[in-house]
Formats: sequence, structure tokens, C-alpha cells
Amino acid sequence: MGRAPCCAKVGLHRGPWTAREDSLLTNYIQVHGEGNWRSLPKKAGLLRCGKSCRLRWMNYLRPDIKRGNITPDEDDLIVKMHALLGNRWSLIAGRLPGRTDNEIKNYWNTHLSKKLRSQGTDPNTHKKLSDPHVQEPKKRKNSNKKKKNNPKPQPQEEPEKLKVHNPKPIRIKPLGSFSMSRNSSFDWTPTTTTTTTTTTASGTEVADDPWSNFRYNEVGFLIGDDQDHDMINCSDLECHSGVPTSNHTLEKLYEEYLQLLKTEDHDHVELDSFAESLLI
DNA sequence: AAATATAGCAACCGCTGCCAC
DNA sequence: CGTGGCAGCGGTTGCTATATT
Repeated sequence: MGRAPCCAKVGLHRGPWTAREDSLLTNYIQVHGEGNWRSLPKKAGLLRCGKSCRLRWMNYLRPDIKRGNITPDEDDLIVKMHALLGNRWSLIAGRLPGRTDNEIKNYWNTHLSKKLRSQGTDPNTHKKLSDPHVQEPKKRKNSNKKKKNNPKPQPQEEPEKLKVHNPKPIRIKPLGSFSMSRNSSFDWTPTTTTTTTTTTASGTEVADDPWSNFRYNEVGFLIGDDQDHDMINCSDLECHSGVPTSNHTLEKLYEEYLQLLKTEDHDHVELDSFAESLLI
């Protein structure tokens, strides 16, 4: 089909990112902000496809990324959100501050689907399997025949794991007067790194209520009534501070969701419609 | 200790939807 | 209204690390 590829493949770097490339990309975005991915690599002095730059930034370099150690609460939330939303990883990720869609997708595929299966639940339908052992995940095709040929050029060191929270902006489908602009970018500057901490490997600060994550992240996702923000970001500081948010429907929504979940054998139709409402 | 299998995750690919013209 | 360009998303692949034989 006549469409040109997103970038010319010739002369562009592919595969793992080097520390220098990471640095170039990070520095550029810190100065100019996100967006214009197509032209970004050229301006930043990177021999990368814009798409690749975007992915690297979104999944690895963003300062608000929280890496590793998915907590049991997050685990539980992912399962519940998946039951509602299916494989809409970006939506699920939007409710887990600091987590990326890619990370959640990987976590689901490697951990949660197996866990559910072992519990006798079909990870796709979230219904009980008649025989938990019937549907084993299919084995991977490649068995790593060729190894060590092309050692991965690892960055000299892991990017610093900043304990910053800028809950991921969520793309919301336009509804009425409220619309999203795809070109919106959050203006992150290093000064924002003073925001509060979140989960760490050694200890979690997640509240006892497993839905606290859900609740506060919802704030960052649905606000928009009284402002013209296209993408809403909400720091932990704001979200944990107890300051009432501008949207009471959030609480309502959350309560409604809780009610639905409380009923053990919840009606799927209701849940589906609730999920629909989340998408709007 | 070496070979092989498996797990985990970063990155790529290609499609879709939105927006501007 | 149709078309093209772009960003974003989800599925898949490829590579490394770790476990097992």
C-alpha cells in the first residue's frame, strides 16, 4: 500500500539503545519537551527512527517511570482492570502511576496469565477453566539457537530510578466539548523531581486499600471539566494530599466500581458497561 | 563445567484512529 | 468528504540472564 514507512530504514540505528543515545534523547526532551517524534531524532542528533525514540522515552527514560517490583496491590489491580478492559494495556497502565503499557503487557504475559491459569482461571475470559491444565500457553518458537554473536551494548549504568510521579497522561476519546490533542506534551523539568516517593523495592508506600492506586490515578485521568487541559498530569503530592479533586464523579465512579466488584458473581453486562464508561 | 531450556523484557512491526488540509 | 501524515497502541520478536540437566 502506498504508504511510506515511518522512517527510512537505511542508516538508522536499531536494537538496544546506548547510554549516549539515551543521554541525547533525554537532554533534548528536557529542553524541548515531547512531541514531534518524527523530526525529533534529527534535531536531537540521533540516528534513530522517531517511533523508536518515542518508545524509548515512554518505556524507559521518562522520569516518572517506576521500574520493577510490581506490588501485590498493583498485581491485583492489573487483573481486575484486565477483566474489565481486556488487552488495553495503555488504559490499564494509565491507572498504575509510573508503569508503562509495555511493562504491564510483559508482566501480564509472563506472570499474571500463568498465575491465573494455575488458579484455574482463563486469563483471556477471566472465567473458570474446566481443566486448568488444558490450555497451556504455547511455547515460543525460537529457542535461541544463536547466542552471544552480538552482545547487547548495555548502557554503562541503569538510568537513575527517579522517584517522581507524573502519572501518565491518558488519551481520552473526544466527548462533546472535551477533546484531546495528540500533540500535547507534558512539560517535565528536572525541578519536578522533588515530588514524593512511591513504591520501592524494599518497601511499599501503597496504602492498605488496594484501590488507593486506582482512586488517585483516576484523578489524573478524568479531570477535565473545568480546564482546557488536553493531558492531565497529577503528581503524587496532589493526589495523596487529600485535597479534594475537581471531579466528584470520580468518587462516584470508583464507588460504583467497588459495588460491582463486591458482588462475587458480578454481572458481566454491568461490568462491561462500566468499562465503557471508563473509556469515554 | 558445559550444554540446553526457559524466563524476562526491551525493542520492533504494522495497524488504527485522529487531525489537518 | 476524501486523503495523507502522524502518534499511539497492541502483538510479536529477539536477545540476555538464569535455571536446569
